Amino acid sequence: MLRIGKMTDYAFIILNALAERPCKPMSAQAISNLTKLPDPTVSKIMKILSKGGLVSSTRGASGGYKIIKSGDQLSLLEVVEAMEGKVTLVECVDQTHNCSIRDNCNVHGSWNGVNQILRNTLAGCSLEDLKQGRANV
Amino acid sequence: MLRIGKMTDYAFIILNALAERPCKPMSAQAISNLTKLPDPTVSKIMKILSKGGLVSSTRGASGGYKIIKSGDQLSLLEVVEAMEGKVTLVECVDQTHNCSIRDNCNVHGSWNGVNQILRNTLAGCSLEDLKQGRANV
DNA sequence: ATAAAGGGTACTAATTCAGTCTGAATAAAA
DNA sequence: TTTTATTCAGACTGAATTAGTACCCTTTAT
Repeated sequence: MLRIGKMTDYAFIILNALAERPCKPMSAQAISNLTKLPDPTVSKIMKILSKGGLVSSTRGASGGYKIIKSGDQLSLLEVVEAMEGKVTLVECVDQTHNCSIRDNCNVHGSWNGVNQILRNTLAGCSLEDLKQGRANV
Repeated sequence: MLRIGKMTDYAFIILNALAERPCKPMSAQAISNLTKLPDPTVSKIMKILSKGGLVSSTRGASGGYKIIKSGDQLSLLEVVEAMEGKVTLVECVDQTHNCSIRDNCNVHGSWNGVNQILRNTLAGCSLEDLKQGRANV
C-alpha cells in the first residue's frame, strides 16, 4: 500500500524522544511510560533498532538505550531500513529475489531509478527535519 | 514495507502493453494471453483501472479495454492511486483517519511534507519514463 | 437469438503485521 | 556473593491485509 509499517512509525516517535535526552540511557519501560506505547512493543522495536546500530544498549541495573546519532544526523532512510530492511518499491528491485513473471515483464528493471529517487529523498531528510516539519528535496 | 502492491505492479505491466496498442480495445483474455498474467487477476485489475478512469471499456462482442492517456502523459502517481487509493506514508497523513496515539505523538503532522515529496516524485515520472528507465526528479 | 465481452460480488488462501510471552544472559549494587 | 534490575533472543499467536479465484448478471455486436 506504499506505507511504512506501524512499528516503523513508532520507531520514529521513540527515536525522537531519545534524541531529546541523548545523555543517559533510558530503559524500555521508561520509554514506554514516556511515549505511551505498549511495553512489549517498545521492547521489540528497541531490539531491532539496536541490531540495526541506531541505538546502543547497556545491560544491567540503570542500563537502557541511548541514541547514537543526533537527530539532525539521522536520516529517515536509516530508520526505515533499520526497521524494515532495504526499501524496494517492487519485488524485482531486490536483486536476490526471483521474480516469477520476469520473462514476460515489460517493465523489468525500470523501477530501479524511481526506487533510488525515493531512497535519496528519505536519505536527504533527517529526524530533526521531520520533527520540525521541514522536508527538503 | 514501503512497497507497492503486486496488483499495482501488474497494472503497470498491463498499461504498458495497452500503451503499445492504443487503437483498438483489447479483451481481458487477450491481455492475459499477452502478459501471461492469470485471467481472473487481469479481469480484477481492469475493473479497478476502469473505475479509476485510466482505461475505457466497451462491452459486448469485440469489446474490451483501451488506455485513455498515452504513456508519456500518464504518471506513476495516477496509476498507484487508482489502484491503491491516495498515497499516505503513515496513517496520520490521511486526515480522515483517527490516530489512536495522536495525543502522545511527537511527530504528529510532520509526515505531510515527506509524503508530498513522494507524491510529487511519482507524479513527475510517466509510464513512458518508467519503461525507458529514465526517472526524473 | 447467440456468443462475446465487461461488471459486481463474494469467497478462499496466502502472506504480512502487530503484539505477546517466556526464558536466558548480563551487569550493577547491596 | 547474592540479589535485583535490565537487556537479549526467539518463538508464538491472532488479526488484518492482500492475492487470487469463481460465480452469476448485464450489455452489445453480429
